[in-house]
Amino acid sequence: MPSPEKPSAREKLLAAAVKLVRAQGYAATTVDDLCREAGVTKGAFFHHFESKDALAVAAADYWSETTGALFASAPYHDHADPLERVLAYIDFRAALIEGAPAEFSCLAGTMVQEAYAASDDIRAACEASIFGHAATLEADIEAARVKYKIDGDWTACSLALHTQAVLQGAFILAKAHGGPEIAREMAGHLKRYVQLLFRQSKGERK
Amino acid sequence: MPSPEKPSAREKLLAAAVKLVRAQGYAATTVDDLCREAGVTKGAFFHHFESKDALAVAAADYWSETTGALFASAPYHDHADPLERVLAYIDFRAALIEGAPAEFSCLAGTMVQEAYAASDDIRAACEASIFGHAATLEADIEAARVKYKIDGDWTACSLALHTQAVLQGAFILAKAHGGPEIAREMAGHLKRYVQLLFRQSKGERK
DNA sequence: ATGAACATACCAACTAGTCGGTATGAGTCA
DNA sequence: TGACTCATACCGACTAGTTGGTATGTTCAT
Repeated sequence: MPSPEKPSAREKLLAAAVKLVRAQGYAATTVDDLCREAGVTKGAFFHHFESKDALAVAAADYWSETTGALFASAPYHDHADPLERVLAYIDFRAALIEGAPAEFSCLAGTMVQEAYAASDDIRAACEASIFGHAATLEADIEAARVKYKIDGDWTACSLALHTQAVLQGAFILAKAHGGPEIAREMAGHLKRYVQLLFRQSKGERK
Repeated sequence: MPSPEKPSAREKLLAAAVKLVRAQGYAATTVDDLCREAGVTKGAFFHHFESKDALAVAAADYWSETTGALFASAPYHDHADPLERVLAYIDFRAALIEGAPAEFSCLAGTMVQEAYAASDDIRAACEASIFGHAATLEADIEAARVKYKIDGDWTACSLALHTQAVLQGAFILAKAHGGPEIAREMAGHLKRYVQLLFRQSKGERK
């Protein structure tokens, strides 16, 4: 049920959850915080969500949908060559890294670190978000691997996951350091790695 | 003032903090949890630490010291060649990734994500831990860069930080997925990246 | 009128932090 | 030696405020 005009309390709460959890973390964000940010009352909160944890699961799914739409319509798909698409994806990710960490970091990565031990539902929703996004890269990586006859001891799946690991780690360094510059540098290393992987014209072993 | 014989309440609390925060996160770990785990009372807690946040800062410093000692005495330093030392460091890190995420993940990386916005003291302590550890790699990376006359558009500092980003991101994926295998794969990509960086204009390494 | 979408008042449990008190040992001096 | 002081380390009942969650409405479109 997509929102036609004015956002429902449910959608406002999901948007508030994304904003506040990215900025403060999950445990530090209270139900009252979320209601205040969304401009709804506690009654509305518990009308739409069984518990705070249930909102977290819904927020992770909402995050998957909104970021999925963002990346699906992003221009990096336009390149004819699959390797170019992968490299353009990394450039696109690097370009998104701007401003405060709360504005460019990943909700799923932030939330799973706090909640993986306490709630398997939240863990699974975050896993689906991260791994699902990685899966959207896999076809291009595999196509490039075949096209350029690269034969390393790595798989498209594992490289796709590696891109996400580098970005998640970059977000942590950015939070620790207080700015986005370091995270962009890490994206630069990631791009260089992919370029180097595809520079070998013949199959090479470890 | 290092304790010679039996651990003081202060040290027991620091060890408890490392254990519980790695397993549950910072906000989800209560002062009572910490006291129970350490086997001390609340009076002892607030005798040694001004606040929960002050313990977090002390725990980050404690983490820097203990991990610093672990890595300082690790065998990867024994290699004569600087590049070998860097590659052996990555192998060493990969070998540490075993069991549950709480056993191999990084306290500083976990804590900074929750606390960077709320407490600049905690943020700075975690930054010092992560960036300080990265700095211990810089000399070897730079020595290898000079020895093998590598002239890419990257610095030893930035590559050292990249290793930490990959590992931090690997921990997140491991938490999301529920096991260490993925994290070890990410370490494999990191090693391959370093090998590829140093393969240009120089004979191959194993 | 009926059910979905809210609002308001409320609560029991929990939270970080406090505070008066005790235990112990080191130093001092007659 | 032993009485006296002092400081540090520790104890645990207590509190003021916060937390997620509930009970009981009201509003409004169908």
